[in-house]
Amino acid sequence: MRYWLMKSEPDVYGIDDLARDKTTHWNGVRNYQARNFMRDQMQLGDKIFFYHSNCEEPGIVGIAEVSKLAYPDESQFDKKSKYYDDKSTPDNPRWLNVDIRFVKKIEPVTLATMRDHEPLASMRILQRGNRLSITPVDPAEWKAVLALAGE
DNA sequence: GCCAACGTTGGC
DNA sequence: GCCAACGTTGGC
Repeated sequence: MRYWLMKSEPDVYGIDDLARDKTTHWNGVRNYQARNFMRDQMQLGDKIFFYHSNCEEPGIVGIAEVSKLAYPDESQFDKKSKYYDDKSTPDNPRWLNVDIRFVKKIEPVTLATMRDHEPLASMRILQRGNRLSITPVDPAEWKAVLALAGE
């Protein structure tokens, strides 16, 4: 089992939306590296840090898990969607998504807190210029963040 | 709203 | 295949 961090803008889809929906399609990923993580590495039950980005207080606010393996992202075929991709066909879909299931909210661990915490110095999310919306988290980092959240 | 960092596109 | 131009991300 692996650990991941997935970013979402709370104004678009936040942890409270997931808490309400219980499960959601993680669609709209249009970056090959992030897609490949879903396609090649994500397993059922993998644990996910749900991260709020582009907001007042960026940080990890909850936990989810992979509840369905990668499959074609329907929004790439929807001409009305902002995620529509005219180079993608149902026979040869370019973009995939997984489903994730809500596990719990946690006491937020803010980006500032993580930056101040030496054991997390190597986290992908903290690296300069990191923009990937899905990044692997190693087990030591996972435990360290949970400890900061009082879990 | 600014802007650094990065990914993608497309002309050559 | 190079690389300039452009668009996007996301912290501040």
